[in-house]
Amino acid sequence: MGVDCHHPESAQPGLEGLALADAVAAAANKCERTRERLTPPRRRVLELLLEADGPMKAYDLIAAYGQDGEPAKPPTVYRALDFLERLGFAHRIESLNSYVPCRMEGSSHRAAFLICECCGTAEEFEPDFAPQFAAAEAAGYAVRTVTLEARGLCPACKPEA
Amino acid sequence: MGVDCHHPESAQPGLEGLALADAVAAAANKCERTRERLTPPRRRVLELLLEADGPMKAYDLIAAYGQDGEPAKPPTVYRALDFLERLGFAHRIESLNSYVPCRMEGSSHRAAFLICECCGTAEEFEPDFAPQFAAAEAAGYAVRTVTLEARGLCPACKPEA
DNA sequence: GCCTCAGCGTTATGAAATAACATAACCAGG
DNA sequence: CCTGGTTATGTTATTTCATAACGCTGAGGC
Repeated sequence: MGVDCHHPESAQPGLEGLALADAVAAAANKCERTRERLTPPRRRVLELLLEADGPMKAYDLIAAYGQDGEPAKPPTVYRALDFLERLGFAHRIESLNSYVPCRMEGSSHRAAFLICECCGTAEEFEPDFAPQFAAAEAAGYAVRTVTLEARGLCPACKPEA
Repeated sequence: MGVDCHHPESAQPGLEGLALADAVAAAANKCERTRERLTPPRRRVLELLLEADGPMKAYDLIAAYGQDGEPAKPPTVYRALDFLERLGFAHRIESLNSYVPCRMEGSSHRAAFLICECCGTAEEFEPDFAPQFAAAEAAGYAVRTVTLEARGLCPACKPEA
């Protein structure tokens, strides 16, 4: 990432095997309940996000899309990402042009991340936007969504542990 | 913007005349005090940001750069933007790929915006990140910068005023 | 003076995202 | 059923956003 770093790549292991299957199944169930369709490209992109060790760029997804090494066409992946974001299965991290699977239980239109500038991990956390909301309402704004991205060093990368 | 809107473009008038000159002079003074150089391209990009009625895209700046209609070369503008961001004279709005001049007094490494999805204005406000900071520190993170972007409708664009 | 280095101009390229349009699958109502 | 509306996909091309790389210049320390 921005800062050179001697630490091992990413402290955020991707899912595999059963855990991966479970996560995908959970998403599929949620889709059925809401009459949404987890189609093959959408499922595939979700898998890739869940398997990854950290935020993925859209073109990483494009390159990794085909099991045989065949890349996807960009719109395929971007449309899947739109869907996954809309359903709350994934988030875009604006300051990285990257995407992560949602790690929170209750999906909402809120997203907040702690981004390590050393190892590149992006940890999702449950934000408390009360003060910001209050400020916005005081100014007469009707807030729809809020995104927050904090950048710094994660515990593993902090100089003095 | 995203939502179609009948309202007039942007409620955020740019600076002109004396106000513009004052704002640029203030930046120049601040630079002198810190031994930084407000060179012609940097000054020009700052002017353009201050004159604008709302967030500007990098390529808008590039197109508007020359007084005679001559566009700038991309690196010229991107380098100036890097400088202005570093000094706290401008902010990048990630979710819009756009830039605004800093409207706050005390420059800091924090930035928070209320972005109207109707008219496209982006109002900077003073964020209170106390709860987020607490959450981050609790998780062992050393936070360096925080950006927050809230999207919704500004007072002028809200349905029932 | 002369060296160093931040800043600039320039060319070229890389990376991220979307426009546009044709085709195919889903599914509700007759 | 089958037919018409809606949703999703495939494909080609293009647009938008951002940076790499390299050489030149000018300001300020020694």
